[in-house]
Amino acid sequence: MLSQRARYAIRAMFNVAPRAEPVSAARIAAEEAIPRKFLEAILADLKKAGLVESSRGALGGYRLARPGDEISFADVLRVVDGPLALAPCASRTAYRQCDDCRDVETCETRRTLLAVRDATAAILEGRHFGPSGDERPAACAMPPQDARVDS
Amino acid sequence: MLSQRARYAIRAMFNVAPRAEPVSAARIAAEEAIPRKFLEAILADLKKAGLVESSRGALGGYRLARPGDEISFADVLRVVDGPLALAPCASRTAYRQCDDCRDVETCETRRTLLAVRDATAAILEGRHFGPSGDERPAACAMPPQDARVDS
DNA sequence: TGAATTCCTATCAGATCGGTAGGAATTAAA
DNA sequence: TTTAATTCCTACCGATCTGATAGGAATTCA
Repeated sequence: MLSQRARYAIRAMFNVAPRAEPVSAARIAAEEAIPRKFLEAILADLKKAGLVESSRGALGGYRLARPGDEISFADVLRVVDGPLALAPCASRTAYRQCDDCRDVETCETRRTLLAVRDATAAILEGRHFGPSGDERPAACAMPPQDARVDS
Repeated sequence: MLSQRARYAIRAMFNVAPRAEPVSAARIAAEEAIPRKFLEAILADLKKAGLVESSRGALGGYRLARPGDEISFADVLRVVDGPLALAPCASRTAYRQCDDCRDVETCETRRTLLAVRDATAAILEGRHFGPSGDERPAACAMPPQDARVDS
């Protein structure tokens, strides 16, 4: 599950993306119904990660640090929620071996989690805040199956 | 991220799966290095969900409620960690509309999260507790790209 | 100078997570 | 019929995470 922070972050990015002028946290907060102080904290993280830039003082605010179509959902989610992978041993940079791992190379569970990570990353890296909207989600998405009962 | 519960649950299922006779929680706990009382709680959930059966008393223990190749990772993970989807609005049965959703049908964020859910579900539903081991992970997995920096 | 803004630090209540504790109920074997 | 092994039930607990809130210092522009 995405955290509330993550959902706010995505919404905020969509708010900032199309603008020519910097926009204040207060304004984003009002337009997106996000608690202002909470949003400030999120924007601080996005700034530290180099996704947005800020200017202080009157007329200050936030803008994208680079074109929207060069910033993906994956970029944002990693900043606020951390690695996409379902387990440290299935992460490609935040990799950490399981304490009790018998054999990293042949672990079938890990292999499965890596497949999930790669599929997830591929989709999330294909979705941008671009001015040009975006391509359809997914090379990788399956058509919903009727009998699929789940979540 | 998977919870510790989820990782324990998967390991426990792999321990139970190949056995002819019921196996006790104490034994699984010892073999898999899982705190016994904690494992008991997890097995109770798996039982309630109909994935394992139990018998009490001496010689009691747990066994699969149906053949291992009819129980998927997805089944187990949903029991212990809840829906696979990254957001309630992207879940196919635990669906819940976002409070502030402008238009469910056209929400591009939701569309993306649905794609992620479907890809994830497809992989996790394709991995079973065998006896026949299992098919390779993923129709859907992408080959790891060298320059991919992430997690 | 005044108003609008980012930025910094601190705090907090509630939920979740990972685990522990003790014992009642049940069952098979000795 | 006792004994040992087991599931099952209820309760608890500390640490961490989550989703905020509070107050104000520093900066910038009109």
